[in-house]
Amino acid sequence: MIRLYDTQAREKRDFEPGDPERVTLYVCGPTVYNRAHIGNARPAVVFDVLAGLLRHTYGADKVIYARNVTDVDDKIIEAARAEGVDPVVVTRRYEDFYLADMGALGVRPPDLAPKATETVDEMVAMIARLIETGNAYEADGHVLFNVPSDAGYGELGRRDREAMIAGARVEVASYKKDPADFVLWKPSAEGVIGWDSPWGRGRPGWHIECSAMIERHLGTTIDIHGGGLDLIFPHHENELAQSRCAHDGAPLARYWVHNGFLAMAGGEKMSKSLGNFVTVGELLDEGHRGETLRLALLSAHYRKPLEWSPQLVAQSKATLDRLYRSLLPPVATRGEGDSAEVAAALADDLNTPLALSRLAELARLGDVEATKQAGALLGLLQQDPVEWFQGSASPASDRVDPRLREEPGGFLDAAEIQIRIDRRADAKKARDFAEADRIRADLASQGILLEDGAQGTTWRRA
RNA sequence: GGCCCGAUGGCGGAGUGGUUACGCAGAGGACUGCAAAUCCUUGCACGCCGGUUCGAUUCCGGCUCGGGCCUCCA
Repeated sequence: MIRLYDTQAREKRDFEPGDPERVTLYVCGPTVYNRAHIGNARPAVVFDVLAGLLRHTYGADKVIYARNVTDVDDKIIEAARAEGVDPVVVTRRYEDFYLADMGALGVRPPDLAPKATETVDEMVAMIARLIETGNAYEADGHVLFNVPSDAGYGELGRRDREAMIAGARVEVASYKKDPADFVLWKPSAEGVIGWDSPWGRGRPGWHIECSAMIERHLGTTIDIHGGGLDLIFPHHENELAQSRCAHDGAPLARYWVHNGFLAMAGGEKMSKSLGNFVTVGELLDEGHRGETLRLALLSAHYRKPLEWSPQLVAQSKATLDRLYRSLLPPVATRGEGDSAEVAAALADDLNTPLALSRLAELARLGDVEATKQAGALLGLLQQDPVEWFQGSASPASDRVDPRLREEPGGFLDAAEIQIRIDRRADAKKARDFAEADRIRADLASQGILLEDGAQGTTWRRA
């Protein structure tokens, strides 16, 4: 039995899908106008683990995981104008980057990756329905959702209307009937991306996109809706209201799951607007493996804040070294473990720190099979251990400028390393330890660490 | 101002009404030409003040500090 903390209920609940033969998960994906920072990667990794757990529990072919791509948005329009290119140039580029970055973190592509621009017909239809049912109105070229017509509005974010109005920090547009009303459709000026609609040429508001994509691809009521904490209000609150009103009161999701934030050193939230972020691409280019970053992201419980730091990355690398070493022959088997313990930890509201603790225990026991199985549940330990220790940097290394590798102190190839090891072995045999140590130190300075074992000397990259 | 969340050892981070996390780093030992790796051993903890209780890090209240949302944001 999987248990999940449901934001709406404010407590952990037993997870019961509407149909165990068709378990549906929807997560708000990226708005593709720039590179993803490591904070953006947290939900991608967290929900990748959740999707994996669902597949493990209900069967790989019983789960449908959709993560949308928001490819029409004012930020995109701005970015495209700044570059003097069509928006699609911007969105395609950053969607590719996003998939590559997430792929490097071991995030499997979702089953569905719907695009907003391919779902405009459904959005228009949904908006028309909302107007018909009296939940939305046209004003000044815009279509607005009429918040007072939805009695349940505010339930997800736990805030009442008075508070919302009192706390409003933005001037209310004059054409709104109610200050809380939000845009479903807005007009597009000449030369700005837009679609024809009953309300003139325009483009959808942000919130309606997800509602329409969910309706089209997953249905009226999905099992789990996920995203970052900051989306609870207003994005998810608004999605919920629109869909509920468009679907005769049917709830949008049975469970709402939200991940906590990544903070930069100092504790402040990592965000694009504050400018205090580090991108996944930058971290990979620094030589960190995607798997290291993934482990770092999973080291804290998904709902807790996580402070990103070089120490966290270093710790994660050291932990992975240790785990991978347990898979490297010769394996000293001390006992048998059971990867089900790890699955059980994940089933308890995705308790990845506990799962990691149990994974470490399996590695300590030297149960290679159980360790690998448990690692698979977390999306870790799936590469060849020799490759982990001797492989060349990250899976994204093909994006690193190849000239860097020609630099002194860059990458020695395995054959060259072996020549040095043989030379050192000769020196050792001649009891010329000074020479042997010199060779070892020289390799170390190039990031190659030697280990003398019973079967001879092995090497690994630092 | 309103609403919400968090506070655990040097660091990361679970969990629990009374014994244990676990990982990283550190210390000692074994092993090694010396290292590294590995193995063994090991120290260090539950923000503050009250309350409930035989007993609280764990439950309740207050406080302090930190963070988030209320505006685009994972």
